[in-house]
Amino acid sequence: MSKNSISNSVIRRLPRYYRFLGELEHNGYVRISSRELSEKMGLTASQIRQDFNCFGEFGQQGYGYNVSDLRIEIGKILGLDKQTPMILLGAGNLGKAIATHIDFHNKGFDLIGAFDVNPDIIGKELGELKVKSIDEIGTFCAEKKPVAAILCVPMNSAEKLVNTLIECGIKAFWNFTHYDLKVTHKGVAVENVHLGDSLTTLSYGLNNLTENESV
Amino acid sequence: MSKNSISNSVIRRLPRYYRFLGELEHNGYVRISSRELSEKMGLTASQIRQDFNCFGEFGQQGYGYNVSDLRIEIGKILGLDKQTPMILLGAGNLGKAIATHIDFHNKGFDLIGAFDVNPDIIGKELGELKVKSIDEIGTFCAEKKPVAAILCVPMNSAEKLVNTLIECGIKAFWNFTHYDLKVTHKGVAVENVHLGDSLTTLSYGLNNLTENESV
DNA sequence: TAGATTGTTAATCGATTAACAATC
DNA sequence: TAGATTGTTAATCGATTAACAATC
Repeated sequence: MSKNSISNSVIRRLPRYYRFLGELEHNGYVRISSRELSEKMGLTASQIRQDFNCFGEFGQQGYGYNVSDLRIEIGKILGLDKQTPMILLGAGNLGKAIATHIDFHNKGFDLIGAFDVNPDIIGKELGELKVKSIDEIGTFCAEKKPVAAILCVPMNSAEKLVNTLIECGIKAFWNFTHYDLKVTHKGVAVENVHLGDSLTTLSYGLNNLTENESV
Repeated sequence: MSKNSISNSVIRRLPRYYRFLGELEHNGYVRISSRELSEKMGLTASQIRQDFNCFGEFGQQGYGYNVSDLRIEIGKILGLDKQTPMILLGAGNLGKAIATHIDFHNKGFDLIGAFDVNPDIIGKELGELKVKSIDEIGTFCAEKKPVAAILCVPMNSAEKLVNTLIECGIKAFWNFTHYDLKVTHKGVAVENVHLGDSLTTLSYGLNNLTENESV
């Protein structure tokens, strides 16, 4: 078991480490020191060493870190060494784009089904999948046992759907709805995306910028 | 001018406050205390009062906060009382979905143009817009003066494009590419979305969950 | 071996929470 | 007025940074 209670701040940095190490490996790096990595990523070397030491001793004094080994270790920590079956709920514009745009296999998931309520969408091709009616969700889950779900449905249908999915055995939600999915149900992982909040934050950044400049 | 140097932690909570206040108003709330809001949002009342007091005194002792007034004030802080002209770069699956899915007007922006390099996409309708060739970006910006840009292009074309756009007067980037857009250029606001990192974080959450349960 | 760089402890910094006087 | 709740200061907590002994 991994060391207990890793702080959220550390966890949020892990995917970025993984991404940078992948690029370094791609560019032929074999080893890297915490100082060099810190300069590339805009962090402190101290923070990087602290972060890694939450999970184990991956480096070697006087040498640094082996890029490939470290990347594999962080991948394991993130659970990227296996693929969890995942389904998409809501195959409209956004759902379709997510399904075709994301490289699921390299993020630890495998998209095995897509569902919608709209008869115009049901039956349409979505990559290698065919969109099913939401009515089939029960039998599908009983048979294929998906563990994760992407929510791209309207806000007002989200809450009820989540309860249904939890009953069907879903344990992880990637939530794109405006509904704030609380982690009330113990034993369920949630990642709220909230694209609207992200754009709103950009608005703040832009406005604060121009204010500062006009001073 | 707003009080100086608001911490990033506070800024990231503002869109969520704005969202919750909108829902409260929609549900007929006229006033709310920091305690009641804290319970609804899963924060402490202390934090809420501290956050608001970064920007001014919006409440009244013994009464609480007027929901509608507070929402308007936070909207102003976020720059949602005006609409900044924005363009989309890359009108593929993801770009198209973002453009049609987001309620730009309520997030402080106005989408006035969409661009792509793909001849199959150029000329296609995208909501009320027609996708233009990226070659037209210079003349378009000179004429329409967009200030913000959505990046939905492949990673390898992102860096060069950003430089072009900055020369064209773009001051805010909503970045969906895998390219880590650094805020090197002073006077430019950046919001990196990184959907891939988000899904990777969910993978961690899911795996840590199952580990804990099996103990 | 000498130089480099980690792993880890201690110091600092910042953010959250608690407390309470001010006041509606 | 009395009760409620803010605005704000002080206390606590957690995360980041600095320092350095261990060691490759």
